[in-house]
Amino acid sequence: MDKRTQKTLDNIYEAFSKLVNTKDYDDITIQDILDESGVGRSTFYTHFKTKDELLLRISKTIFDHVFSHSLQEEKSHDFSKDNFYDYKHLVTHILYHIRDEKELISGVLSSKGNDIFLDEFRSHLKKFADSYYNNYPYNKENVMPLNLKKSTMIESFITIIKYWISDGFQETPEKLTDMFISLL
Amino acid sequence: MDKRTQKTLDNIYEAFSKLVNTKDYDDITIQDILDESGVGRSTFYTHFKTKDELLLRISKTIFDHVFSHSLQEEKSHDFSKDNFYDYKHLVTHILYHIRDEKELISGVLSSKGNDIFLDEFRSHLKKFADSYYNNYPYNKENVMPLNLKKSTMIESFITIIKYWISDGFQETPEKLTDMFISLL
DNA sequence: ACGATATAATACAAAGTGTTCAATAACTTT
DNA sequence: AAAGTTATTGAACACTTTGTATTATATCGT
Repeated sequence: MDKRTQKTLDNIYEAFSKLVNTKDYDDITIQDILDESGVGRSTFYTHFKTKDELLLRISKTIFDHVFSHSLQEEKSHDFSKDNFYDYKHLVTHILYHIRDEKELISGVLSSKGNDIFLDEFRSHLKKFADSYYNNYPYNKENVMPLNLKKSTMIESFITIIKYWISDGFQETPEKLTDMFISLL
Repeated sequence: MDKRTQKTLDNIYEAFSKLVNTKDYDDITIQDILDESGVGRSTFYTHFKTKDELLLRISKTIFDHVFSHSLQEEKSHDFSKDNFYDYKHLVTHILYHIRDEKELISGVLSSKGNDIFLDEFRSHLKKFADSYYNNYPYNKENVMPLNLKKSTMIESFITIIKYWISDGFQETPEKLTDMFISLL
């Protein structure tokens, strides 16, 4: 990639990260991003069609990192033979990655109008939910449909992350994992 | 209230309800609402400062209705003496009210940019969470903080409602209640 | 050093926002 | 039913933001 392009994108990402910690995503204008980043208007539009596209690209970048290790494990392991411990380990690993990106993630998750970010988060978490509930065969007599079980699992994880943020990341990833596991 | 004002507000609410079933809340402009409702621009601004204020007022109206019965029960009953059955009954009652308002609620909840609506929903649900966990004394050895327990309960309820919406309200309120109770 | 490419700066049309004001219509009260 | 009050309309306006286009300049890769 051209050094100039790389620099431009870095400036935009950094400006967005700063801005999202000072105001809601909804209230951030493209003009704000241009002013904060020092990037020209026409340059911004050569890279992104809309502000939403910017958030989507940032979200993908973040979660590709956060879930990178888990993707490797998914390929190298066969979950159907593994035990509960592997899931604990994976969750903890993800939490460490989330903490690495805490400035951006806490900014976006504390902000209104973050559906794009959350949907990207959910789509990554869905892989786990699928793996978990498909490998631990579902009791037919349970009142909850499988899809709802998975959704509840995903939303609970997100709820725990939001708690972590509101707590200022005081708890350890291991402790968070225990909380999450206790819900399953 | 002046009949003209009542008519204006009705027209605006109805227009909003239609619009939110055709596009995301974010994408609805005040101009759209004016066109759809036939209300003049200056009239709209005498009643609402912003589009967000409109959504907030609509949200409060809806949830005051949905939770109206539960508020009466809260006053007439002392939950600390009541048993589990009362909670089941209350949840079912709320679900019936939600189904009454399904057009607006499913429109908003399927839409992006609905944080205002969801926050109003959460604040009503929080009363239940408080009542439930305060009356069934919390086990000190549990790994989850009380606040997180309550948040998880609230988000799970919302997740179930969203499932209900995606399902086209096919399940009965009683069945939904059973699902919710099974999570507690 | 040279050609290719990314950026900056500026201008511009289009759409939406929020305010103001005078004329008109509808309501409430007596 | 008439008079006085209040709400709505419609138009005009300044302002902000968005998205596009164009030209000149600066930086990159080879």
